[in-house]
Amino acid sequence: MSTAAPTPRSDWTVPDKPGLEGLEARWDTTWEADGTYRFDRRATRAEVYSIDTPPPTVSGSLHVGHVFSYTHTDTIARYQRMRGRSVFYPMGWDDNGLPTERRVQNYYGVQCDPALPYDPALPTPVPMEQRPKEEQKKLPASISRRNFIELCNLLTEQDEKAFEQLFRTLGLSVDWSRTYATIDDRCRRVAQRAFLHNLERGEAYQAEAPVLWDVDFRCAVAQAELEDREMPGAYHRIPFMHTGTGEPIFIETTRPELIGACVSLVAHPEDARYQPLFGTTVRSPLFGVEVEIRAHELADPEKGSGIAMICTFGDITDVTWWRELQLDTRPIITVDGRIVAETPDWIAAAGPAAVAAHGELAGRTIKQAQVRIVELLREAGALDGDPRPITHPVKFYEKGDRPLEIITSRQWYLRNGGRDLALRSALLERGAELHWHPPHMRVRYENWVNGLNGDWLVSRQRFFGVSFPIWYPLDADGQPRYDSPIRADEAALPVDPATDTAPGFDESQRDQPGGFTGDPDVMDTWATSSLTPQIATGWGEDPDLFERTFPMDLRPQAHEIIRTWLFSTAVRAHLEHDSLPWRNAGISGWVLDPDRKKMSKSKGNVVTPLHLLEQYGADAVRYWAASGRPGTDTTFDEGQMKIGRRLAIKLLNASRFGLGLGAADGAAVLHDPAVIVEPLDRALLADLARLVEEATAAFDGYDYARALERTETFFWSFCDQYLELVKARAYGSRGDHAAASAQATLQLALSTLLRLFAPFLPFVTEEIWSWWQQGSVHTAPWPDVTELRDRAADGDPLAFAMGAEVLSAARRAKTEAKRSLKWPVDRIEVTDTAARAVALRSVLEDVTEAANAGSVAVDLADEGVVLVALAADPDEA
RNA sequence: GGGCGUUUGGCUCAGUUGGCUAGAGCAUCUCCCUUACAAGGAGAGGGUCGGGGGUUCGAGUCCCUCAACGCCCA
Repeated sequence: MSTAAPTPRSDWTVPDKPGLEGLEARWDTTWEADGTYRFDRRATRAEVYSIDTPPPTVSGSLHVGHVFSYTHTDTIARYQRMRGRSVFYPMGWDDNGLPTERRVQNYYGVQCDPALPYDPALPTPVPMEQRPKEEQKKLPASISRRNFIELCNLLTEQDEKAFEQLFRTLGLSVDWSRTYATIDDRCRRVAQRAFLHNLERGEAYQAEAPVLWDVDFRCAVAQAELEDREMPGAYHRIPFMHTGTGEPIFIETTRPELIGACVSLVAHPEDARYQPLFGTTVRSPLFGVEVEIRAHELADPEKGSGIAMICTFGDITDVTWWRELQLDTRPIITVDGRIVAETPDWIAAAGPAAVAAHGELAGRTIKQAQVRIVELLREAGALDGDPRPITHPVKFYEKGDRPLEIITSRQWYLRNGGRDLALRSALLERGAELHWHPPHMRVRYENWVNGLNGDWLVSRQRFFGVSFPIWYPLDADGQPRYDSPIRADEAALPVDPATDTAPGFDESQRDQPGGFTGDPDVMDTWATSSLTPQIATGWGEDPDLFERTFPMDLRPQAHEIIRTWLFSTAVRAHLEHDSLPWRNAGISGWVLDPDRKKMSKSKGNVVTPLHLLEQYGADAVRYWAASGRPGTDTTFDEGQMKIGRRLAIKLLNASRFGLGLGAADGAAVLHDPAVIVEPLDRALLADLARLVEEATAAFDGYDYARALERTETFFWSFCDQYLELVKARAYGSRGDHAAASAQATLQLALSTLLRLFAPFLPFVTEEIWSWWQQGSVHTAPWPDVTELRDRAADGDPLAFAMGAEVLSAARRAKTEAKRSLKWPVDRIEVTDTAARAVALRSVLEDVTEAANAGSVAVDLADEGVVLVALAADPDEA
């Protein structure tokens, strides 16, 4: 879609009373019909500008934050399109994952039970909000996994329609024919294919290992999904009896309920208090289990008594100790966050007292178990003093309600540099290779990569997600053989191992001894989202498209997901393509409420954009959004939208004036720019050329906000100063040639300004463009500095500035005298330095007319002074 | 505790490599129905540039330090 020079229409119509109402719907329809934003895939890679749009989560509603950041990207897209690039700008929807599951559960009052068979005849449930009250209280209906997924698909489809409509109203120049959804077949295929490649190359692996576990979701959680929360807790001082001396060794713990899981005590190797005890043993209170005292430098002598109990597992330090000291695994917490019901071997072996102690706790939740064990310890005299309350950071799943536990389970991992220094430094180099806007955002990436402490856990125990394309053979006892997974054939993707049969087996062998079983897990949503560049560009499906669009030019996104989305995408592209997924990362800030708090659903301070678009118009809302600088948090401010709306109206009116001049019958005429000879006109064009230069440089540096600000400032001065100075001449006060020069300048200036504003105010600029030009302003070429400089010729910006200054002085005099602006001026006397005087003299006639002055005299002096003598009576002049 | 960012008139923000008197819009006040625009226009008042110290002929801008706020990480 290369740009062609603007081509004026032969029938030129300027409306009498132009307005903003209804522009969004009208132009969206036209753009869609004309394919204005359709990607032209004939373009070569060098001619393409490809954008890896963030797929918004559709399980909610759009808020102003979306409007904000998507507008930033759209201004870049529109600029690049006008620069002649074929813009590849697809939209995606992120419908895969937990948020959708929750929304479907609540919306339809259902829950997924994977044990149930699929019911093809299951009617779509009546949404909860349409049900009678007493029905709403009923327990959720259990439905099969496949039925559940069908409901997820149904609801997300509705949500996606609403999102698309809003984005269209906002004027995003997306190619809507290329939309994807992260759960659709294409995305599932790409995610599964990439996974198989990772597996092939040894980058994906399975391990039975301790993982952070949410006991409510019964699901593993990755490092990127963690958050620390400050929680109350208490140190319990508890004696372990030394087997040699019989002396008590006191430990302090916040988790006494885990004493049964204790495998060792640990102190710092340099800690003189405990050095003599290393290698000796103690017995745990209540249980009497014998454990060894070990040394490790992670034990903090300053913390508590300086010696800690290691339980497998109480926290992530326990995991480190367990691994490095090669300790036994003694799990006592179940996947649903309770103390195991059966007595573990090592407790049974410690005798009847240990079994009895465990019996007191078995089956209790962690909280209940803690209360009970404190009672037991107290009764046994094994609690020294009262628990000492503290506040400490506790790890939570970011969407979870209870502290994470650590459970040993079989999971899939993907290498991400967390365990591998060579990969880590390669990924750091990728971060340095990427162009960040603004540049300081790179530091966040580096901090994250340097802080990784394990590979990426990619399996999730959920339903609505992309399955692993993996089955396991079952041995004669019906136990899965995890060491020999059966991989799906790439050509068969996407597969669902829960319903598709493993290659080489018959469906009747499912879950039978000697048969096969499907991997029950789904991938982390980020495992799909990290492939949006591959999904969008047709990796593995459309080699020609892939060739023309990958690596992509721009990844726009917010700063808080650099650690998740940006990083994981960089990992996948590095592993699969040995390249960056994109050249530039444009990082948007947040929208803050007037109290400078982040707008978020949980805070309840979210503003929905629809009414804003209706009230102020899309251009005005975009104006506010585009005023937010790259990477900078921006306050939600309806005042800015009012200003944006006023700017749009001003453009209509100024254009009506500038384009409506000409023939007496109202039909305007296009002038050859060669007729531009008046010094004021040339001065304006010289100024305009500078503006174009600045706006272009700003856009090339991804600083859309600066481009807008400069253009806006110029435009107001154009309206307030130039239009006023030139008005009389443009109407013909000094003859046809002088008028033609003015009219030609107005046309060229407006053509330029409309194009400079087009990325920000796509609707109003398109509307005005349509009055007098063929085709869309959005596929017109970006203004050309060289052409403007040619037309400006000897034009001196100082001449325009001097004219504006003297006109201003005349206005000031009239306003201070409380006269109207058309009040006549007898005489203006200006003194100034030589260069400024020369510049002013060149535009003297325009100034005299605009000020309605009898005469303007210019004399030389060291200092600039403007004296304005108003007429005593309006009829006098 | 570490890293990054922010702090400029009542409000929202510009201020690119240090350089005339620190800018704009909103809000406030005054005036003006003017043949592009009264959902407009013209003008005015208002700031010790977060505090302190330093470099320099000169600092909103560079350095040090402190504080508040935000984000990321431990």
